[in-house]
Amino acid sequence: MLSTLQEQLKEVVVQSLRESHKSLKEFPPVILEIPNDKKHGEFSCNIALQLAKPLKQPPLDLAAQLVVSIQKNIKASPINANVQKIDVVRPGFINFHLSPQALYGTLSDVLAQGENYGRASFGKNKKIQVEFVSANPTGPLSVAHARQAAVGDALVNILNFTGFAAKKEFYVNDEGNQINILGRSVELRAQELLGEKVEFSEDCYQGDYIRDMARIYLDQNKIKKAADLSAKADHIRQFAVDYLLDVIKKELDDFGVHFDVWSHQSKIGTQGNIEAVLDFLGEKGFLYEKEGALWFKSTDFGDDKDRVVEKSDGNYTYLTPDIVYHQNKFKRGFEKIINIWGPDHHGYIPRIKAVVEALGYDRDDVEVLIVQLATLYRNGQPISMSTRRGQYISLREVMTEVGVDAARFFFLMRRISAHLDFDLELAKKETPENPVYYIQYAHARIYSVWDKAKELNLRAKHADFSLLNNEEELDLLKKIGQFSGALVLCAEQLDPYALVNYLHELATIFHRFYDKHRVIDQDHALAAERLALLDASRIVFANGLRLLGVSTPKKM
RNA sequence: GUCCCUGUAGCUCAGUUGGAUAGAGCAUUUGCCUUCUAAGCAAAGGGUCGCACGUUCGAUUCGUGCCAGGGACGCCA
Repeated sequence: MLSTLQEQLKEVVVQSLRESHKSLKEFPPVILEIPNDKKHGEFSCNIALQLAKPLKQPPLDLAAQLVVSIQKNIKASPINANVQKIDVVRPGFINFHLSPQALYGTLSDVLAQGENYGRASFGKNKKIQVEFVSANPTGPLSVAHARQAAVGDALVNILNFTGFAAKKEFYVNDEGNQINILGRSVELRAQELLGEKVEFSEDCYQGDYIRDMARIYLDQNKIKKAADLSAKADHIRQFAVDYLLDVIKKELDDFGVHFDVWSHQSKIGTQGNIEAVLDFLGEKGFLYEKEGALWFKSTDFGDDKDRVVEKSDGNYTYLTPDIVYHQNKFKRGFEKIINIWGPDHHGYIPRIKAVVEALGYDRDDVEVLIVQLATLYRNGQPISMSTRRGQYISLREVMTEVGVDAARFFFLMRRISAHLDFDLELAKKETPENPVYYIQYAHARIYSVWDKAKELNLRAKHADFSLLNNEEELDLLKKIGQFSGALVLCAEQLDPYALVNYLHELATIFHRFYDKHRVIDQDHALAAERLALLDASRIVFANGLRLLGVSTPKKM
């Protein structure tokens, strides 16, 4: 693998540095980066530029001295065959050019590892909980939830592939004000259906699905008269929550997002648990009473104002059960908590960090990722959304209109901190404007060649690839070798979008190779090696797209 | 007013955590299918990296201050 070779080369540089500059007790970190221009080789090191000032020597001279020592050390090491040449270039870069042998090694690795190719131990089995979507069960999922779902799902997939032990969790807010309003909305619609004149206030949920639920409720319970609805409020509310939760689960399921754990506020934020955690905070002196309410001194932990936990009317605020929930997360043994929220919750971050610290945990062990909104466009016109008025595009609509693959891909295309413009018409197009197809097409092309090869009884080799030596083949091999690095970058950034970019670049390099060279060649020895290259490409496309939750069609 | 996100080609965006001549796609112009999928490839044009200072060998990247767009700031959830 290229990343291990990168590590080994780095060790050699460090060792050479120690030998050639014994006087130097400390030196800046040695970094081997991948240059953006391939004429600068596979890896580039800037250490000479960094040392120029402390050593008061021109960087070019320093680099030249260092290279002598590096070359000597490489000759004596097992990686000698993998390094073709080492250059010293203008300001003072040391560039490493790998030999084709180094790249053939990755090809054998990919073929041997198959669907496990790209796995890394980077995460060291750290237990991570990723909570995302967590929409109130008060209506179908919106497009905002859809992006969070796509991001959370892909992120956890990547984290697990790079060596973390990550779990997907959905927190169901099945209690509180919004849920009461939901119950009331359904109840009013039910009365209406039974011929009553009702005042349906602005606060109530306006969507048609409320009326549908009311109808189903009446049917299920065989209620014919408005009078029979009296004293049914709790029953109706529970029905509505259960019903909508099923809708949400089905939507997510169809979207390919499957949660490991569904937590319910009604089970975790019980009266007993809330009292216990408030007692705990009270004993620590983090609570006080003012104006008939109970306040949490979150300003002690960096928040800009204190927060009410128990209102003067005796009810708890939204924060209070959330305190219990976050304690619960840590009690379950997670070493890191990741919450994926919408931008409307960003003001909530200092509060929850304060909570975590007050509970005695490390505030840095909770990380909040704010996924910016996706603005939907149709023919260039933005579509505005409001849950309350029931005017919004749902996840369901996006899914049925553009398909799961395009939807998931589009939601992941931009880094999560950036606003996303999502044009439904563009995502629907089966043209080169649409980047999903560009990548899937590469995958499908491979299968097409594969079928042809089978007819001719040609098979891929598994070792010894000395015939792969033109520019396009070596570029493709190089890119394949960078797969694991791209995944680790995603894990570090806690954002899957770098994988999307990687796959797009891989597709570009693949298409270029495909266009210029024929795989099924008169020369069967060459064909066997190129088939191996194709198989390795297929594996990387498949592994990458699988992590993103995008399908890998064999025919298009 | 405080805080968060964003500002790179006509449009949508990359830029691998400070590197070398700032890159793709779309749109425009022009080539490439009797041979494995043209949903593809190749080429051309297109730039004050919002503005100004600062940090240093080097800044699109880091810091400060402005400018512009979007969003958040409840005893709502």
